[in-house]
Amino acid sequence: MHQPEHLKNAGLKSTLPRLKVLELLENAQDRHLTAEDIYRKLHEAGEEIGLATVYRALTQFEAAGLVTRHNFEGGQAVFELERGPHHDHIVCVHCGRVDEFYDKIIEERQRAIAKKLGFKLHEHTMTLYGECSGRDCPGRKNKG
Amino acid sequence: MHQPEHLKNAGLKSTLPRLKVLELLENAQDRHLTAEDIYRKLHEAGEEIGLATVYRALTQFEAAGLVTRHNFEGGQAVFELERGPHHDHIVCVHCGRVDEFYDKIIEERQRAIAKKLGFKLHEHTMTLYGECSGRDCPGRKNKG
DNA sequence: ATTGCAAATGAGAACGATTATCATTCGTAT
DNA sequence: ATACGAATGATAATCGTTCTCATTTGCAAT
Repeated sequence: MHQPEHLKNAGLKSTLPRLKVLELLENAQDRHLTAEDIYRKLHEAGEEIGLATVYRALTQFEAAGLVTRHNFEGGQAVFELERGPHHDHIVCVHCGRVDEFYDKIIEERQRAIAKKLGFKLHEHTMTLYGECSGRDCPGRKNKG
Repeated sequence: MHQPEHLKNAGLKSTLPRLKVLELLENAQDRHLTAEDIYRKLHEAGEEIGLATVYRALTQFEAAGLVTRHNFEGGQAVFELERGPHHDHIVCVHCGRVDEFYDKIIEERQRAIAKKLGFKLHEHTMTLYGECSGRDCPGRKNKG
């Protein structure tokens, strides 16, 4: 149980709702969750927590660098626990499955482009959209 | 004046509001406009048009491939007339200025990554965020 | 352990962007 | 010129998210 220190180190008071959200992010199979996903899962687990509190916690975690917010297509932001090095995403347009990748060459090119255009690069978003080949993806042509 | 054919070719009925929106997209200095930008500019020009109609027109233009919708940070989607080859964007976090770029190497890498991960690539979004060096950018350190 | 106070919480109102509803008007094929 | 279905505009509704404010909590100092 080392989560309270995570929050303390991030300059956040260690409260029960925040610990619950953090714990869920750490243990959920799906690494990419909306605020409502988190709210729903916690309620299913019998935890009392308000939706506004979930949003507040996520916003603070983001500011503290514990969590990253992604604005994929489709309205709702998804949140992901920051576990290690930067990566980008590829999303299936049929089933919503999210894979992650990192490409050193692209990162280098991005830095070079920003420099050439006179920008001091802060960050970037890159998301690829396509059809995945998952066996249970509804977009899969049933050809075996 | 060739806009009516543009609409016809896209399978859309040629109506006055749609022509106004299309004309504005073609002639505005800023290539990246929100729906409200368009609504406001048309009203300033004395045109009667409803905000809902602007949204409808833009959504149809997008479906027809005439326009691209970008979900940059900050809530409002921005729309851009499709004028030619694909490109990506770099946005100033201070003044909101948008520059465009295209990088063949990145595009190749994206295709290779999607293939390796078993995705049939449809499209992608890539947006860099940073500080621009514009003389009138409020983020500019006044060092000269 | 108890107290006190600022910070955090929860319920619901408020908000901004976008979409849906529906009576009226327009575009166009006849 | 006519008629019909599609498009429009005003406004209500919706959705995701943030704000408000009365109550509760974490925690530092006793």
